[in-house]
This record gives sequence, structure tokens and C-alpha cells, in this order.
Amino acid sequence: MANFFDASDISPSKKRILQSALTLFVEKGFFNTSIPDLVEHSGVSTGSIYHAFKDKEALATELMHHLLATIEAEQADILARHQTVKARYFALVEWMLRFAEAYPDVEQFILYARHKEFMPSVKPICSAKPFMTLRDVILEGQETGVLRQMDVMVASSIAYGSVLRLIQLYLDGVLSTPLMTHFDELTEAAWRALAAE
Amino acid sequence: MANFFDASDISPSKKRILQSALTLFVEKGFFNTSIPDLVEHSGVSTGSIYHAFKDKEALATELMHHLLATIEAEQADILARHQTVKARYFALVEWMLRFAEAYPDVEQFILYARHKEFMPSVKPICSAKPFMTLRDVILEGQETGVLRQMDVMVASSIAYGSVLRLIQLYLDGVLSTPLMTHFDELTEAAWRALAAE
DNA sequence: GTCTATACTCAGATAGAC
DNA sequence: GTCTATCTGAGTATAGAC
Repeated sequence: MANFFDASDISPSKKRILQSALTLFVEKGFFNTSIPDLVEHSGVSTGSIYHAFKDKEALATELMHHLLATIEAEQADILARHQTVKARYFALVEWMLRFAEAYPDVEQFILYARHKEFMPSVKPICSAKPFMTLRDVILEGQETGVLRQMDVMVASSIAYGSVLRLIQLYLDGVLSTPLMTHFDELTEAAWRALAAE
Repeated sequence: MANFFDASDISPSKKRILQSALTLFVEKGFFNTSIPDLVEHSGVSTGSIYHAFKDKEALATELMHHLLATIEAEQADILARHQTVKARYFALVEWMLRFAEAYPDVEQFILYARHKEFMPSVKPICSAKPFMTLRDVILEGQETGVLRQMDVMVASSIAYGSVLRLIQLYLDGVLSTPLMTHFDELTEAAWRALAAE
């Protein structure tokens, strides 16, 4: 899961702009990143940026789109490799933790940027497909009877809220140990809360 | 828990500015709220705003300070009224849910604004006192043996991450039912994950 | 498609009268 | 302490040559 912009038909300069945008938006935030900042960091001129993207907002939107696409692909891959609900849940959590450790900047941007502040048209992140995928695994568990009956959103909050919270603590520098250190404790506790008696 | 700026020695116009700032920062975000916006909404002039606050960032910082102070006071109140760890945890969660329903805007600003983007000097929110207080209840439970031994941060993530996640879903409009509907399911599941055998 | 130069807007902040 | 008027600069976006 190396490069987020490898896919398809992106021109080289567009790729460099997206790469710089990811770095700078994460580091300083969308509003604190000016076009001149992007020009300096990417080595691509103002004119070319506006040739490649309608405006700054469109640039952010497209960036978001690419990141989500990569994430969706990885999730699909995990689901394909694991069949039972328990295996899927554990594998997805492991992937979430590893992803956050490998790409803290991307994780930060995806999870905690206030997207609607600079992309008014885009839907809230938790309505995005990757979050649906996570929820669907819980739903599947409830339907097959592996997980106890309760409101799906509540069950999902237990299942992933704890994980996301730990990731946030990690990203904020509160955690002193690597994320994966806590994989077993975390998943076993969550599973205890969710599994059918 | 009505007014966040009632306390102490705030001048009337300062109070109006803070009130407007809370509304607008939440509605449109810090960067999308201009000083002219604040002037129009509060009815206080530019000059008076800059008389009351050093600059826009200081305004945001002071706003944050007031909100956190109110929250700390309410938490202290809850702890004073409940003695056992279980009672305290359940009461704190109930308060979190009720608070989010009563003051969605404040909750949104406290939890999900990217504070460091406009208040570079302020520490991450999860290092703030209210979050310490939540964690300390878990710590107390582990020390008294009511809760099972595990990393405190992991236990806290289970205990409150699920709650915060549900709140986020609520604030994003994904939940169709009132938050308190899920109080029992949520707390019982979390407790199941955390309680000693 | 890429660049440089530039136009235009409007935000943040200040000066200074009352 | 409150206001109006104003400055200054940064930042988005465009024009137009190559």
C-alpha cells in the first residue's frame, strides 16, 4: 500500500501537486496552506495548478477521492482473504492500526480534518464507503448470530470507536508505545462486548 | 448548565462576542468566520473586538478556555454525587450523551475542531483536564479491582471511544434516534468489556 | 501544458475621534 | 470602552506569452 496516486491516468505534475497538498494540508491545515506554499513545495507553478484543478477546493476534493479509493481497495482485499466475521473484524482492526502507524498523515487527514469547512459539498466522512464496509461486517455478525443483537450503530461504535479513539491518542502523541502493542487487548475487549453469549 | 459565559467578571460586550464566536465558529468554522462576520452577528464593532481580545486567535483560545471550565465544573459535580466506579462511569456517560444533545454546537467545537490549526500554542484536546478526569475513573476502577487489568489508555478508549463515536455519528446526522435511546446498550456493552471477571 | 506577471478581493488589524 | 474609517498585505484566481 505504497503510493496513493499511482493509479490510472494522473499526469506527472498533477501527481506532484496532490502529493504536496497531502503533506501540507496535513502539516498546516487546508486554510493555512496557500497556493504559493503549494507552488514552492511541489515545484509546479500557479498556472499549472489552476490548469489541473478548478480551484483549491476541487484540489482538496480530488485528493480526498484518491485516498478513499486506495482505502476501499485495501478493505476489499482484506474481506476477500478472510471469511468468518471474527477473522474479518480482527483483520480490519489490525489493518487500521497498521495504516495509522504507516501513514499517520493520511489517517489524520481522512479522520480528523473538518472536511465540510473546506469541501461544503462533500458528505461527512462517516457516511463514506470505508465506514459502511466496517459497519457491514458487524451487521453480518449479527445476522449470522455470532454477535449479540443490539442496535448496529451502537455495536459499530463499540467495535471501531475504541479503535479510532486509540488511534487518535496515538496521533496526538499521547501514547508512548506503538499502536500494534495494544492489538490483542483491544480486540479481545471489544469482542467481549459484542459477541453473543 | 445553561450559560457558558455567566461566570465571573466578563464584560457584557465580551460576552456577546464570545457567544457569537461560538455560534459562528461552529457553524462555519474558524477560518470561514471573518471579523466582519463577528461584527454583524454580535452587534459589537471591530474596534471593541480588538479592545477585548488581542487578535482572532486569542478570541478562540479564550472561548475554548470558558467551555472547558464549564465542563470541568460539571464533571466535578458528577464525581461528587457518585462514589462507586460503576456509578461514576455510568453517570459520566449519561452526562456526555445529554450534553451532546443539549449543546451539539459546543460538543462539535470541543471535540472535532482542529484546534491546532488556529491555536498553535494550545495542547491537543485529549490532554485537557476533562479527558484526564474520564481516564482517572477507569484508573480508579483498575486499582480497586472492579475493572480488569489492562493498559489504561486502551481501557479508556473502550470506555469512552465508543461513546464519542456514537456522539460523532449523532452530530453528523447519521443517527436517526435520540442519543439517550442507546444509553443502556452502550454502557452495558462497554462495562462487559471492562469489568473484572 | 507550463510558465510569469498581475489583477482584485477582502481579511486582519490599527488609528484615533468620541 | 466604543465606535468609524482606513491601511496593509496576503491570498485566490486570471491573462496571456511560450
